[in-house]
Amino acid sequence: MAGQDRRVRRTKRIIGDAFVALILERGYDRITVQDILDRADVGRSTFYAHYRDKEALLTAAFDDMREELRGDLAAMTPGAPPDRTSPAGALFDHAYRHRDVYQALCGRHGGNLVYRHLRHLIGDLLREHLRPHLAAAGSDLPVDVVAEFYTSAALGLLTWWVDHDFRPGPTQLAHMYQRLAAPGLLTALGHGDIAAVIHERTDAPTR
Amino acid sequence: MAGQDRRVRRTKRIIGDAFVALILERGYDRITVQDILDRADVGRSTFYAHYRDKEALLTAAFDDMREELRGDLAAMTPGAPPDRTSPAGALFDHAYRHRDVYQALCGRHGGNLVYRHLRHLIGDLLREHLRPHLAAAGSDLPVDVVAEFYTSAALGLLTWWVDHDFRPGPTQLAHMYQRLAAPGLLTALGHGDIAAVIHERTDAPTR
DNA sequence: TTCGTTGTCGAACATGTTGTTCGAGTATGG
DNA sequence: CCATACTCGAACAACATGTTCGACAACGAA
Repeated sequence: MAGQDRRVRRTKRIIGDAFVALILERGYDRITVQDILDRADVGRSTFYAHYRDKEALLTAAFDDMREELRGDLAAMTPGAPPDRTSPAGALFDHAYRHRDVYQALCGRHGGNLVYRHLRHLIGDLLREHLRPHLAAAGSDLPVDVVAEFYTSAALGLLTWWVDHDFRPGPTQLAHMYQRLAAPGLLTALGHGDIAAVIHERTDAPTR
Repeated sequence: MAGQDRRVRRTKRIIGDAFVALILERGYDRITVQDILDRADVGRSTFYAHYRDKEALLTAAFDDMREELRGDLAAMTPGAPPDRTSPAGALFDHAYRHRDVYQALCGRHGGNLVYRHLRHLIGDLLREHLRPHLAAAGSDLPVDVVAEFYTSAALGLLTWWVDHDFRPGPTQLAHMYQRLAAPGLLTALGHGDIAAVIHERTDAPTR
């Protein structure tokens, strides 16, 4: 199923590589299908035998990884401890594992399609993750707003990080996110013991 | 300077209106210059007499407002009280004042160019706004990270808000942003009196 | 190895978009 | 009223897109 004809694998790999390389050079918007064909040295009809258009290629390039990410995120939900804020940590790890593709797709040069995909993915998960806690706390903050806030913050940090060559490391980045996000979130949830959570994480290395 | 020939004003207005309307209908990416021409009922050469291409039109559509926003933001910096987190309030007010254009340019259907413009604008301002405070507090958090976090959060809330027809109102939204942002920010700045700031704002209406 | 299947190639094609040019006409503002 | 400056519309070359087709080569199963 995954590995069909060897030629197909080869072609898709070549096209995908050329695609990522071209995005890093010129940005997604400034690439034509023709450019990809030239770079990959692949026949025109061959491309359209595999992808409907440029956008489909973009989606395909991200699809496998997205599934993997979805898995990572789903696996961490059940426990749902309110002190561990974030699918953000999982997101950062995932990005770090696929640095090259993230750099092309989520960085300065990528289109906004991938960004929207991620936003949906993280946003939906975080919303459902937060809903019971907010309800229990009797908060008057709409869960949509809270989810949107932390999703955007995480994705913003992600793109900043991608554009800065993934330094500091994923663990440090997750720590920083945690430190900035936790106080507000715990406040919204009506917890009083903010200081504890903050100091629990403040001792971690940051650079 | 601003108001030249009456015909020019008329043409630009018609083109701009058609542009905004079409974005709301189909989204920025799915519009061609030809579509704009047809909708506006304007000659092809006339369009290119005023705009280099579609992207230039997008920029132009946002330019005046952006200057206004820049002014609003610059006007609020000097005081720089660390308890008032945000250029975010000014941003929300500005968006509310120009609802129609924001809906086309910053909403679901807009391109990501406007988003980047805003991100730069807010991000730069917030970074310089925060730098001295973070330095004074001796924080180990990079100012870039902190600025990115709150800029993205604000813009995320903005786009969510735009796509939800600007409800709740700008003041309520600013309150919510404040409540989510202030605790983490004050913690990062080493302030201990978080509870005070939170309760100062919690009594405000949210719906 | 053989052989049917399947992917690739390359050229050609219709279609649509882009940005430019030009001459003729018309509204504008001084 | 008149010179200026804008608009129009058509035509144009350049390029991108997505499809089609026949010829050929690589694949993998027997």
